Amino acid sequence: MSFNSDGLSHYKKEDIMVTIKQVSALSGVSKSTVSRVIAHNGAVSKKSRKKVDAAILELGYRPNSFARSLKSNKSNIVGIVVVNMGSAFYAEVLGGIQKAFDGSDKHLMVSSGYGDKETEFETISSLIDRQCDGLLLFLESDFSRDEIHKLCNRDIPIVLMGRDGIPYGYNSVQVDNKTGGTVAIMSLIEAGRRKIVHLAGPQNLADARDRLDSFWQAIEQSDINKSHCCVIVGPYTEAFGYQSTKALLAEGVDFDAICAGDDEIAAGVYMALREAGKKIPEDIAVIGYDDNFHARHMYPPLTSVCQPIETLGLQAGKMLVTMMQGEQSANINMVLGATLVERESI
Amino acid sequence: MSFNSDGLSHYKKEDIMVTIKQVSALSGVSKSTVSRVIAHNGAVSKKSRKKVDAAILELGYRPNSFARSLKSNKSNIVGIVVVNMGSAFYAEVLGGIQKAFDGSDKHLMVSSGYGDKETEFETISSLIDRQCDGLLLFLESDFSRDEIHKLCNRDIPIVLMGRDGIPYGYNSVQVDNKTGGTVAIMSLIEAGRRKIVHLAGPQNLADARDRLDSFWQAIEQSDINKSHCCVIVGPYTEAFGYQSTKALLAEGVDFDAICAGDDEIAAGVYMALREAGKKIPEDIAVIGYDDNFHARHMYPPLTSVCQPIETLGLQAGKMLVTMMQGEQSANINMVLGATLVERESI
DNA sequence: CTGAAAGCGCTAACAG
DNA sequence: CTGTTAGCGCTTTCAG
Repeated sequence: MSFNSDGLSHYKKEDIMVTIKQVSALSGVSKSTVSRVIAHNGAVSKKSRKKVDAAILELGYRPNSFARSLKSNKSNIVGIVVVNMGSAFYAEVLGGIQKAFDGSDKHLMVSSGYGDKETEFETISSLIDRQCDGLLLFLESDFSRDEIHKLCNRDIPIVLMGRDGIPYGYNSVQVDNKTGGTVAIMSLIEAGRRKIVHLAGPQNLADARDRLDSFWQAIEQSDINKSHCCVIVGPYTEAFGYQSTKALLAEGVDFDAICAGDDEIAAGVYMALREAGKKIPEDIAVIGYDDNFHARHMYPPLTSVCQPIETLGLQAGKMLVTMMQGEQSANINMVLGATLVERESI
Repeated sequence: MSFNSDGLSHYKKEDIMVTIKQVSALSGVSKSTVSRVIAHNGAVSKKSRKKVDAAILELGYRPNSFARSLKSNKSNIVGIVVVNMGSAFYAEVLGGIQKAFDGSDKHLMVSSGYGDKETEFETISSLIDRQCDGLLLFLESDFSRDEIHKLCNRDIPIVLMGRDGIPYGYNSVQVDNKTGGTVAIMSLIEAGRRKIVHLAGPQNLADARDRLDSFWQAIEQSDINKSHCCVIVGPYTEAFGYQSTKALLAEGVDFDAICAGDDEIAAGVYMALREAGKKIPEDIAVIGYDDNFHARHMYPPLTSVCQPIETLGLQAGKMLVTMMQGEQSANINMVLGATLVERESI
């Protein structure tokens, strides 16, 4: 062991990695006995145990997880892929997931797939390479069962999470987008609005497509004149909400309600409406989607559709725990309902 | 290999784990040569390489990361501990961190310490057990240098992140809380407010303490009569903001500005003020902290102090990358300034 | 350029 | 109850 100039001990790997062998030597028993002690299995005499414990303490021994995993083929790692762990939405998902694993000895290895199929593919493979004991996937791309299966050449438990209604043939937890979308439009219709604009999210995203579907479906099942309604497609951003609303106003389009693809879009709508001197909901009713934190703090508070995001993560996590524990029973597809949170924008 | 009833192949571990040995057998070269091919080191004849590549492809071979790590003592895992990855704040931190590692072969192992010293300790240890190549820590507790050092019996690069001003003696990236707090109060004072209430965050948190310090300091350096100002301490929640403001109003306390500990508290303040018919900022000026997404969507838009959260994560990540690459040069303590985002609540 | 052999740290029969 | 032994899958000398 060498010491550097400031007197702090400066370790090199070889110096410090204390192994079972050293514990064995110091305690005067065999490696096997040490192993039995640390694994709490097999029978060990009190005397031996005591000696081993003392040696472990003295040396500060901690078992090497790689060696263990190499033998056992178990990593105690749960691999997680979300679209982007840096966003508030997926943070909530992760919050739910971690609740499911709190107190367990599993570690969470989290990656972002960025909604890019290649990246998602790459990420999943390397997670599998790491011998994850289970996988929790919130992907944007529509992976087919075969594709995932090909990736996954081991028999790893997988739970898919998602906002879309696609049954992957895997165990999954989803939030019900279709119904959520319907509920949103219906609340507008019930409030007597008849000229509704839908500011839809990007159509490469399944959830945005679903909501658009429900939009037209609800319109058709109502007494509304379809030609009085229209759809504009754009990104899930405040800017899109702002600009499209401004454009609508400038073009003199006649409408009495806006159904925003999400709360960010709705925030932009508010801005444009306020600038134009339009009153919410008197002149124009607005509804959002997601029930983000800011929805209730907008003025007037925004009516929105609440998705049980954290619950989604929690349930998916629990499902995976069950699968990892024992036999993978039935193929479960859990669907969580979205709920309307009525505030003052309608 | 057995097949189950639905015709899908049902793998067992033994069936599927393809090892270097099998590649060696199929390609007709030794394990060593295969190893050289996959590691791209050592000299291999074109012919051998070709055979090996073909075999790898055919078998779908992927090297076992544990066996590799066991040999190399390198995990390619970066361990991360934040207070709570389920919250929007830390999601942003993580977003920054992942940017720093995008495109590298490092994996991120993320855990939450929940601001609980024991949990944090536990989490860090198990991350170290996993032979992480580096550690990124955003802790709430005041770990001493010695404590972390004791934990870390290997010479692992560590970067500390934080909102407080404590120099840990480790490399770190922090946001400047003191100045941020001062900027907040100053803007109130400059706007002519003289009877200011500070709704401070929980005092077991260093950042809340720092901001409280700056509050009194700024007051003292101004011409304000200290006795016209007061402080209420509570959690970083909307409820706290709401209730304390209501209480203030009910008790008939005379004040013309509220400096909220964060934007959540400010949101509660808004509600109470609106209910009481008070106008913002005419009657009462309000300032928040964090510049959360909802700040600009409140009515009127909330003036707040913006912390470069994502940058914090990014810089910390970059710093760690540097440390992991080569010699750990100087001890760097990076401080990121907070900025005032002026809107209409003052 | 290639193969044989040793060993990373740990676990799990198998004899004692 | 305990020690010996044989690997887990990979890398890396060291001879050839």
